Amino acid sequence: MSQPASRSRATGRITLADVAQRAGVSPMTVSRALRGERAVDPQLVERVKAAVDALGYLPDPAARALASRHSSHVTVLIPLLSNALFVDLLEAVQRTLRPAGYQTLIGITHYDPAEEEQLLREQLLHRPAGLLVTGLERSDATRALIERSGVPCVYLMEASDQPGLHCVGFSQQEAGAAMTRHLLARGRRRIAFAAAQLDPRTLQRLAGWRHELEAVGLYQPALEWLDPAPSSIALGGAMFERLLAHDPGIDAVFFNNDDLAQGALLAALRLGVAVPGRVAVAGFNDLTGSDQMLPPLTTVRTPRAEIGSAAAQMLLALMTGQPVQPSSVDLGYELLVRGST
Amino acid sequence: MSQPASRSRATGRITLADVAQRAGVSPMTVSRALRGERAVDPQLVERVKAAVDALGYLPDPAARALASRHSSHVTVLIPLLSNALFVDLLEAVQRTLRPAGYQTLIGITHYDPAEEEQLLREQLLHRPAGLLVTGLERSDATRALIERSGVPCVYLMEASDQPGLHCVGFSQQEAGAAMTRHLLARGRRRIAFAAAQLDPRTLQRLAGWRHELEAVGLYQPALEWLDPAPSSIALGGAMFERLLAHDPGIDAVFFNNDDLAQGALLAALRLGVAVPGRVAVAGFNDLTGSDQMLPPLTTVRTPRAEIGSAAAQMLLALMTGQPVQPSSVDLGYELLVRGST
DNA sequence: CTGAAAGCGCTTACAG
DNA sequence: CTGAAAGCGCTTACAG
Repeated sequence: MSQPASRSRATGRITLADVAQRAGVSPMTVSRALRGERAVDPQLVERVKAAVDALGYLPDPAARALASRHSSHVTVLIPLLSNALFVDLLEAVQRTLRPAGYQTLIGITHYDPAEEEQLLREQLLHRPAGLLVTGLERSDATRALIERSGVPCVYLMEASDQPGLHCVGFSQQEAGAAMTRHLLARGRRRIAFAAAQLDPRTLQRLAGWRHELEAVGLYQPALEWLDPAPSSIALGGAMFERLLAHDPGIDAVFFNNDDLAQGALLAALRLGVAVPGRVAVAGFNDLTGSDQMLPPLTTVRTPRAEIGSAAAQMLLALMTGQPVQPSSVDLGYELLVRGST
Repeated sequence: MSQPASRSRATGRITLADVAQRAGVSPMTVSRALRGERAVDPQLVERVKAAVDALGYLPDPAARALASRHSSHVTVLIPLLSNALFVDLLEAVQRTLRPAGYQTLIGITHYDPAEEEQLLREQLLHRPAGLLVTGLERSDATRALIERSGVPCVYLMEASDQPGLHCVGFSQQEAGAAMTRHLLARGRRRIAFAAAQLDPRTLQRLAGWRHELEAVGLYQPALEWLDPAPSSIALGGAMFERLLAHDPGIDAVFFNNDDLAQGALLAALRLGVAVPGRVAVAGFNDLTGSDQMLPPLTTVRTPRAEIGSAAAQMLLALMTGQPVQPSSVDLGYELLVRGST
């Protein structure tokens, strides 16, 4: 009645050996036929495939990882999921990596270097086949961890000419400068920069804005409105109200992210502040809904989906040992001038 | 000069055996001391820990998975990341699971049963320690896959009294009915239901709405505005405009998701339609920004973060073989009456 | 409470 | 082009 107690750990799983037996070849031949490695007699490949289908064989990733020293996981480290920017990026990454047989593991750093380091340590244990990380700024320990691991890595969102570094992004500073030039061209003279989160890329955009204002002698420290709190629609509204109350002469506000700008536009409606009549409002990222606002929001379209695909493709090449032409790819940005400026 | 060619695959990695040697115990004792399994002499545990620290030993998840027959991965299957609902859910899940030593693997189904099945097949190969899946509706094949896998599974977002099923959520139909009752109580007589995506939970809310309207004799098929396209702010605006043009008698619209309702509110401003004067607008989920709209949006707060934590905790219990008290947990919802109704 | 043996299911590194 | 041997780094299942 009861099963005979077996000393071995029979798992019932169909293994390479089962396939080999059925196909009448050695396990090694099955292994090679399945991975398309080396030349295997086409006839044997056929027999192996038939056996695989007949038995419903599925390779065991853990055994594979243990024997080959790397998994089929790609770890993606992003700051947040609550900014749609990163959701778009991720979708594109997964769409590229999954068909190639790689699983995407998402680590959320919350913009915290210590958390990034901790996540990376954990992930490296799993021997990822590749790494995708956001931005170029991180702790020395994290940097060293990545280098010593030897795991191929592509950096997202920024461009860099640092040799040996693979990255896909665009110049955040340039984009910040471009929007500022647009506001200046529209005749704005007192242009505030309002930002939350204050992550590295925000500060790069800030630098771009400052550079342009300084160039025309319009920069003033009091025009910087920086709040380390997380970015949100509500915060944007509050900042807008505060900033106009404090400095009624402001005739344009460049918000560092569209959610802030959307909140400002809603607050303007509530407060009866004419946009762009009295004050122009600009955003960044072209998030969903920005084109629906009243007035529609002028912003910068950032190519996050394109960054995701391009970075994933670059990583794919790196992981398979193919040459990667330009190690840094600048995908640019697009100024979207709508009604709010 | 050159390294002697080794026949073995020396990887340089520090292993259990290294720790054992240093601590002067057997590898088994190290293994047990590290996992806290069985009783190990406290003194030995100390020595093992010291050796681990001295050597910087880190266990290999692949070897562990191969030997123990399950990984430390938990697979979470969700429809989308572009609805903030699921982002909140995920954050809560990760916050609970990571400290317990589990990695979260995210699979995006795009509301497609075939894609869910495919994702699950792939994931099951990796022998997840647990499964978290969205909703109760899926293909028979997927259902069978989950059952046969023997992997502990908790279902998210819906409540159910189906025995043996572990789920954490709330009654979507009840929530849909509650909002409808609110609109009726406000004196609305011609209440449209506008939805996109048309996933199972949307249809449950639709059923709740219909049930309430039928109960008071106000149901009409023409009040159902169903669009299978993805939900978005822009779509909400378009639906609102279309629906009022088609049926000017409508005095309330219950949108199935806040993004649609936000779009409607923006469209109302654009078109000069008084809300709630001429038409009341209600949403669902209380997404970010809804409280900032003009007027602020009446909606239903759904406890997705709470669902995420509770489900993760339930799964943790299931994975460690602890008893799980109620197998289904209903976390309810909250009607948030704001200015738009 | 501790350990020696065997095995998890693959791939590497040789040899032929 | 194919295969026998060894090993990846752990844990299971026994035995003591």
